[in-house]
Amino acid sequence: MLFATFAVSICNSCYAAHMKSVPKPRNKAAAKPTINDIARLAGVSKKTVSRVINRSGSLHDDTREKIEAVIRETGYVPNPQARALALGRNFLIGLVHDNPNAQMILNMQQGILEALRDTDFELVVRPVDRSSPDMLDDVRSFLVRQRLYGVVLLPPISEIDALARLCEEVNCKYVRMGSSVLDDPDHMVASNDRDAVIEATRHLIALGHRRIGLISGPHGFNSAQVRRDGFEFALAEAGIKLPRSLIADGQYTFESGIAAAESLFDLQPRPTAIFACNDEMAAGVLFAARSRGIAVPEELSIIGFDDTPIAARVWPPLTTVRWPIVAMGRSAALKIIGDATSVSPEDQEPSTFVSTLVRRGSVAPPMK
Amino acid sequence: MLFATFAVSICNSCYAAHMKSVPKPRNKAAAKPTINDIARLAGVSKKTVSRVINRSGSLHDDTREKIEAVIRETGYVPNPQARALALGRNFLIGLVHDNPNAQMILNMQQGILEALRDTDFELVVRPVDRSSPDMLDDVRSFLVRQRLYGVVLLPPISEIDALARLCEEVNCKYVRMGSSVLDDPDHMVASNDRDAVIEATRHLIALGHRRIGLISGPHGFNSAQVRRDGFEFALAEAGIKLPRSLIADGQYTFESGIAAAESLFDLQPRPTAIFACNDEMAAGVLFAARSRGIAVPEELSIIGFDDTPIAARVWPPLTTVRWPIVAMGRSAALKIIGDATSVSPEDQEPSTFVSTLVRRGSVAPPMK
DNA sequence: TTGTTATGGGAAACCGGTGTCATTTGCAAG
DNA sequence: CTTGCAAATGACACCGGTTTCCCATAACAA
Repeated sequence: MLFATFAVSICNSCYAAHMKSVPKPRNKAAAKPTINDIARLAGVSKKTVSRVINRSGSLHDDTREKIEAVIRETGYVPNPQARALALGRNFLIGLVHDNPNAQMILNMQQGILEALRDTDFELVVRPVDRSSPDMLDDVRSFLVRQRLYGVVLLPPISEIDALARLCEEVNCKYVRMGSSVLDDPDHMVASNDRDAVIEATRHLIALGHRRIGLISGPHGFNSAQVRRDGFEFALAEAGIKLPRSLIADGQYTFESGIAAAESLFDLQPRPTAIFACNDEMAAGVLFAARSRGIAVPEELSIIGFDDTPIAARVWPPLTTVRWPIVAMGRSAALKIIGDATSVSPEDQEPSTFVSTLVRRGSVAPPMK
Repeated sequence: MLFATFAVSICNSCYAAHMKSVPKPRNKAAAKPTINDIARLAGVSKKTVSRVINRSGSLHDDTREKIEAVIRETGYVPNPQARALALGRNFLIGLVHDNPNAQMILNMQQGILEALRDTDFELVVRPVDRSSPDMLDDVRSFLVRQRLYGVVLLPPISEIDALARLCEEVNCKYVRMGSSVLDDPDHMVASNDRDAVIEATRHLIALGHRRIGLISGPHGFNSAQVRRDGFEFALAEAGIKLPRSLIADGQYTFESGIAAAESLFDLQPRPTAIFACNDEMAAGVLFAARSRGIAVPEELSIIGFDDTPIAARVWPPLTTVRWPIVAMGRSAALKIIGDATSVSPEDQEPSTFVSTLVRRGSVAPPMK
């Protein structure tokens, strides 16, 4: 019975892992040089080698050069596990995400990995279940166990303040990605979604659209709120009143986009344009329009958000808002490892990125 | 000068990382119990505690229970870094991939993570550049440095034998994902692409199609070869001869799908159906057809491969072949950690998975 | 010349586990 | 009541780094 609960923290996998582990012979050829080898070869103590590696303390140039030479010749590389143990902190960056857009996760990974390239850091991915009551504990044990150097929190869970507090608590650096700017640039990388939505909405209005439907994101998502605000602002600004019926709830999924579109299509008169809060839903709108025989963009204009690959692959390609996710991921990673790298310390990574409207074929003036 | 070359192996990030590292106070509250604490509290030696944790050696029931009780009370969790150091092997699984389909990578991650859930293993992702001459060295240093427990190799790089040899050499478990079955079930997880392609092609033939175009994958990709073989086999089987002009080269990208489709559209007479070796290209075909005003499926049937999300989101939704990627990822991970977990040892993970034809709206009988 | 600092560098403990091997204990057979 | 053998446990070195502390030497000031 113990192990029922036990299994979570000290998993079964480890028992046998050890039992059938590698044979004694440390490795025939592989035998990598250790710091002791370097010390012996250079005729110094390992502490001195350590000083060279860490650029700490002060050493004589001759000594340093000699040690560096030996290191170069032997191809010595310090053992990350040993350093992690001694330092009490691993050189791992975690990517914690809930269930957002697949493409977004991947772009984010790409950005982070670009920043981590040629450093000693590695990226560890960790999906979690925001609906689970154990979510916080999951993340905590993840951070604490692995002694992560830092984590990047993706939306929507990045909006959970308790997570940020958790990171502080366990002394783990963190960066939250999001669409609203918290007043905490050290721990936040955001895009100006609101402005972008306003621009997109103005674009529709300028073309002559007046009955514009909105498919919102799920309640509780900051990004959903921000995008909706921008939309409503742009309409109010143009003096267009927005009946409640023109706002349909979406869940950021393709299917919810279809459902929301159906409900908007049933209105009399039908909206001439629909702004969907992400591309998945916009694709759903397009899909629903096709199946009803509604011509896009002639009878219906559609704008999405995110500029995921799908936006450019459907017909007509979707006008959408591009979110510079890769760059944001890179920036997030640099914020975390920034003080650990030699990159210009004063050259602060930007915290806010500009989303831009990408005009494609899904938007046209309304028929009259 | 030294550090110009040096930076790659011993990165700058570490120097400062240490210099500005955590203050001495090990952590105020966080102070996690160590194995020594447990040993002291339980009144035994740490070796005995280790035995409990690893289920190794033989212990008295009383002793075990007592130690387990202490562990439970204190919430003790062994330090993975220390274990990694002592064991000479980390509890990390690497995912090495080149530049395949984004959705595929993510599905694979999902499958692997499902298998890793509730184990001590973590997933580390590592994109590489197959075109770089340093690719092998990159991977080697990745494996060796992190002392990875195992790696999953995704196609297309999974087809590189040198990579497999490298893994053997550095004593790292590995599993290759692919579409052809190597005679090495311990290190291979594959799907029966050929059969699936044959089924798909027969489907088209059965509907009456005779002029069927093929958009192949890039040369050198095993999966591309296998799929093409299946296609040609099915045609030959039906006694349909395949002029070279009906085969267009693709690169597994949306854009290459468009280009290939254009070349097929220029043929006289035009093919009545096109089989694209992946969904990205199939989406490209659909896109190209739309822009030419060719009706799908009335004037042109399209079949894709992979069943990525895009297949279901375009209009008409694409008939395609579903590849059970998530299940394959899970299986791959279990192959790696299998002997380290307590899961039924004899219950071998399957090495071959069945791809199935998913019928959607992009296929219809040819017009006559 | 001597006293005083800097400065380079080493010895040893430590991080938190694991392996080896020796020792103690428990229990049955002689 | 030994002897014998296996099970149960502990002592200790070790994994490969880092840190603390301390010493030796050289440079500088008096």
